Amino acid sequence: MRGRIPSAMTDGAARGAHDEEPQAIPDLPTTAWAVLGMLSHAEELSGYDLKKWADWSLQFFYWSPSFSQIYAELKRLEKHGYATSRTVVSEDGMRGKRMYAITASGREAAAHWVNHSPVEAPVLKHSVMLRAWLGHLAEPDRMREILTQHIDYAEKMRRRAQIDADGADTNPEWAYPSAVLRWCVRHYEAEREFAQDLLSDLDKLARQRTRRKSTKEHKQ
Amino acid sequence: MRGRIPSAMTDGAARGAHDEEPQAIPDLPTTAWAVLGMLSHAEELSGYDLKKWADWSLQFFYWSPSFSQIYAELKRLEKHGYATSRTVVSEDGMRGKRMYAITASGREAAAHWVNHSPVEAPVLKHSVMLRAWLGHLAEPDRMREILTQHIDYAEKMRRRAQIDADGADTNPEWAYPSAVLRWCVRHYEAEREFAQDLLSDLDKLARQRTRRKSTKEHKQ
DNA sequence: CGTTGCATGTAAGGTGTTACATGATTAC
DNA sequence: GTAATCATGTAACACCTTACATGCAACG
Repeated sequence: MRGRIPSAMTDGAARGAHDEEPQAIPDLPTTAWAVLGMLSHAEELSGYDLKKWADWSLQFFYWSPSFSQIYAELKRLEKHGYATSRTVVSEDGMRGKRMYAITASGREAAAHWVNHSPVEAPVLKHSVMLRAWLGHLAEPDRMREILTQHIDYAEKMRRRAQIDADGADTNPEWAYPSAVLRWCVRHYEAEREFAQDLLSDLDKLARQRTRRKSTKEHKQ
Repeated sequence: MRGRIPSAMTDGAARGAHDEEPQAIPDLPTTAWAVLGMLSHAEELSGYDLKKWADWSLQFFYWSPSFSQIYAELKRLEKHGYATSRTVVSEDGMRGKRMYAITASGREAAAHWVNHSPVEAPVLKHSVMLRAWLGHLAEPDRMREILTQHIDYAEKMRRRAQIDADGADTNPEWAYPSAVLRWCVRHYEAEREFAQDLLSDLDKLARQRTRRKSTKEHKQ
């Protein structure tokens, strides 16, 4: 374990000292706030750590940025004085690793974003539903396969979220993340259920079409 | 079945003429296929029409591209021979308007995309949940307000989807879109419900914190 | 006679991805 | 010894948005 560098020490000087209103909080992309938010939940993290963590938490309700994006955002956050970094060198060799920590002004900015920035509408890009919407162009078997795979995906996500939710909810410090994780569990559960019902709707539809077709052939 | 129209007719010049496998279907961004998909559901539409329609259908499960994006995609689709356009001039004046229609090869390409392109994982960018995940930084009242507004949003979307679902489901031609719309109705219903439950979770949490704080004060 | 809707597009710029480059460490 | 994981970054490019420019038509 690591000896708790005073990150607050460095960033007091950054702003105008006795300024009452910090005001000029730039509107960074939501991704930047997401990364800063992850930092606000931890002591110190590397870019690599952040990516891994994003993959198993953020991922469920907000997408996980790529490595390069995370490194870029970290640079930007540091430029704004919202994060500090220090290079950690292992005792033997000279392999370096950059650990980031949120600063006091970063915490303030993140809080400001949460409390005062306009809330963007949730973005849903559901390519499975898009394909279902174009069902008239699809081969029924393929459509069924797509939906079946989506059901598996939703179930996998639900299970992962469930594991994380179970792991987190003992510690009261994680109350908010774990409440959100429970939301995620239910979300993916619903996702699975709705996809299952859509699947049987489409099966019914296919049967009707087959019946109608065979009736027609009969008439002929 | 399959009248197997030589879509080659229109785009034969582009390809190697007597190529058996249509093969070279370029992987356009999903937005392009979404636009082409809308065209596949209609006779003829202008860019403006497409935007309006995207706002009340695609919007529910896939985001609605901006006007400029739609116009750009239409140009691209036409370049690939997937859509044709004609200029419509009103009899009196010379105000022009460009109407687009899907071609046979466009229909084929769209079908190919639905049936054979790898299905991207659904993208969810839920800024409300992100804020809740950062609840430790938020003012409780503001957090409550954000969730309440989200509940209203979800309810508004549910209602809109419901209206469209009711309108569509008579015509058997719209079976797939209307099945997806029913999915949307349930999705937004669940979204509202989960947000309501999260709201009361957080309220409970806040009450616990207040209690603990006052206990502490009592001890002092 | 001004606002809203119809209608199309360009230009600039931000957001974010993939592919690539590099190299050490750990595990089998 | 070679594969996977840790670890960081650059460069090129695709995607998509906003702001702007333009102009007619209809409604009040």
